[in-house]
Amino acid sequence: MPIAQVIVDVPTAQTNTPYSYGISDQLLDIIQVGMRVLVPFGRRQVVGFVVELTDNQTFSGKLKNIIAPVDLQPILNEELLQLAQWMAADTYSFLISCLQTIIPGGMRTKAKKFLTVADETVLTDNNDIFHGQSQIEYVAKALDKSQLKRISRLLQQGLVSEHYSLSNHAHQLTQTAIKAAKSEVKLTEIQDKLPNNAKAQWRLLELLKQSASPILQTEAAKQKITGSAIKLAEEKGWLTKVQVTKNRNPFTSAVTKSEPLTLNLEQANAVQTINSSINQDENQTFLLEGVTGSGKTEVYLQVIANALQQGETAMLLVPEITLTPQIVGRIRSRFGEQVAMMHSSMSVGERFDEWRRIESGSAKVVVGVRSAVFAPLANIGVIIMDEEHDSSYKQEENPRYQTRDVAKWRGAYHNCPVVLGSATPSLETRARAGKGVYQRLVLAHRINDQALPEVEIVDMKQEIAGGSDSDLSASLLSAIKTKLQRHEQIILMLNRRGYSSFVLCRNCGFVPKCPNCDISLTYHKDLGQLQCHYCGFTRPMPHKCDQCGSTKLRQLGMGSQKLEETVNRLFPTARVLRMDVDTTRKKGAHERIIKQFSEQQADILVGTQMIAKGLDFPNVTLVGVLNADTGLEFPDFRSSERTFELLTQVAGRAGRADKAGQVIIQTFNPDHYAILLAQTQNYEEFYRTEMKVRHAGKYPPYYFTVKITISAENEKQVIAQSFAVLNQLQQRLAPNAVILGPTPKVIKRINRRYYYQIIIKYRQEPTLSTTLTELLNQAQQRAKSGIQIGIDNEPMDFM
DNA sequence: AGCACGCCGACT
DNA sequence: GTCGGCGTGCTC
Repeated sequence: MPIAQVIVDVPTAQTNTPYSYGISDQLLDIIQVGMRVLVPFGRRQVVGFVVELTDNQTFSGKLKNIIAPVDLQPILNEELLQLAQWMAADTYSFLISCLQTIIPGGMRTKAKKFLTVADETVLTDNNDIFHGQSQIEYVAKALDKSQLKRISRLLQQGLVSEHYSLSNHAHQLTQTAIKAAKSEVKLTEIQDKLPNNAKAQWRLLELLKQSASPILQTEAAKQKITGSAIKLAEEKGWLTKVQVTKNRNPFTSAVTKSEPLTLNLEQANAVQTINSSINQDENQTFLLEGVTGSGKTEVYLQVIANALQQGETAMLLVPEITLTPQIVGRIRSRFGEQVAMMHSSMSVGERFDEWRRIESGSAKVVVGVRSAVFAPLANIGVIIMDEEHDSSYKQEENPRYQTRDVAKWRGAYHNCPVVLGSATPSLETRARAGKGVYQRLVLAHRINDQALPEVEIVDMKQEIAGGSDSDLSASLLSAIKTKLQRHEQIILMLNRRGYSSFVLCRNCGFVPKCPNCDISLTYHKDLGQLQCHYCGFTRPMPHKCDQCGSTKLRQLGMGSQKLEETVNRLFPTARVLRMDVDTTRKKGAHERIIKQFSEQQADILVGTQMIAKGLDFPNVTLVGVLNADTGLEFPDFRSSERTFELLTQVAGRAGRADKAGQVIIQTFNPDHYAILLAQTQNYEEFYRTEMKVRHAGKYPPYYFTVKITISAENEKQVIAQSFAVLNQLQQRLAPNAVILGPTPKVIKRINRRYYYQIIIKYRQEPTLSTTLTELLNQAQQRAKSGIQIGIDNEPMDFM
């Protein structure tokens, strides 16, 4: 008698292990490993994942039976189940959180509890609970104590009953279609007997005779056959309605087929090396290091083509904001319908359909962002990560996985190469390539040997000393003017990481702050509001200072909105487009702005980081960076790396075609190595310099790091608990491990909670993982007194 | 995470 | 005495 081992959807330490369930005779040949099932759990019903079917009983108590399957087919295969296990250990997360992360967002489902009223009188007496409805979803959090008490009494009295049902999740898109219910001969007979005025009926019967397969109702409508005619025919038994499944098509535009381009020597060498690794099923990791414009994408495409030729599949991962129609169009024009796309701006339904196309094997190439690394591809021939250094590859919530590590795990599972591509590789990756752990492939030349753009650094300290109080330096202003005259395009970028416009009282120096968080409010002119970017708190822009009542409130800092205004004022005839979080919030807005700009409907594109990456506008000949160094001031060991990356990338946006490019970088730190080396696009020199800094500071890649975050509403409690954690670590870890903190986070208070952190730096620490797992298990006890503990293995920042 | 059980104080 | 507060422990 088989027993199902089930991981239930209850993310706690005590339930982080399989629970055994019996399988009734009816379900015996249905339940499979990798399926989700609905199971009784205590008094409740919950969803769980079947991770094993076994004949030997390990649980000594009496088994309960699985209630019903949630999936008809396994949603996770053996590989992805194993991946979840590894990920749980690697990220110090519960297995259930990893399983839920691996399945596509739209398919996640929970067992929800519903209350059904048996006696109508209950409704009038408890209108605050049932709101006149005979069935409601039971959400304990939304009910107060007296309501809960009343419900439990009603349940006891049998006036109300409870039942569980699954929350809605994405399903196949179905459309209503009609199908003839009678033979063609029969239909002709009916047609002959029709009265002369029944034109629609006649057309409908004609249509049914023509087509053996179901006809979509929308198609019928095109033939002027209305729903009422169909309804009548259905009643008379001439036709039946059927539901047909339809795949949504996330690709908006048709594409023309493209052919492989001719490669230069370096590209050809890279393709050949990777291909031979694919053909020999070698699990080798490559670093494809290529300056902007060196043709990395063509290398990817040809390598993918080779994998397909070998009868294998391929995965191309790209950062969030790079997944533009531009790159997708290029892939699709080469591989057509075989490409499946996974992107967060797609609807739940679209993503579900793409997932199904991958799972069924009809899509062989997956292009997507972070979460696409979990795509259910079988027989993978190559995994490519473009812009491997990009920070969007690290998930900043539980489970805090690094896509690169997942990609490498899958590469090992499938015995296939993993290609990490970048113009500015992360130091971790570059260092491994240096040690020979990864194989380094270099594309040092730009295609057609285009010159790199000329980069000018403007010292803003001197500008200000020279009497200017503008955000735009004299040299940037004159460059803009020249380019506008020549009808060439301009990109102005604001490095706005943690930097935006806020309000200051010029009389007393008061700055409006968020009541829930330890941070200044940001001014949004279009809404006339002050907003907190951490908790979403908003308040109207005050007319008077809260503290002294003065009306001398001044907007400080540089937001992209303000920059757009300034540019409009200085260049009234220029057409300006703005791209930032505010203007791209709506679905498709991002693509629309890019399209407008590439069709030259605007002269100047103003925006934040998001304009730095992956975009290719041939007519752009000037790129201005307004404040190159705001990132440098962060108390974070990666701030130089981030600044260098960003500047190198924006600089690469200028002058890609026949026109020479010009880049102007404004900064208050003109001597900083990150800025000077970005000027010459000298990654290798930056790498050597930064490695010395990392070595001296005992930072990655010389040391491994873990960040532990402790938070609670009461600050004293947080401090006490932080020291308790510190104590525990000091007792368990080797003395040569470096433990920093506890220190308050840079933004100490967010959403009424205080945050403290401890950083562990180590080179070898065999007891670390058990110590941290222990900490995770204790987190349960601490949570009871409102203390939350989070563990981030290899964090992206120390902030 | 829920949800029940169980052990104390203050009330019809 | 009982109702209802919350601390404790379990869920196959």
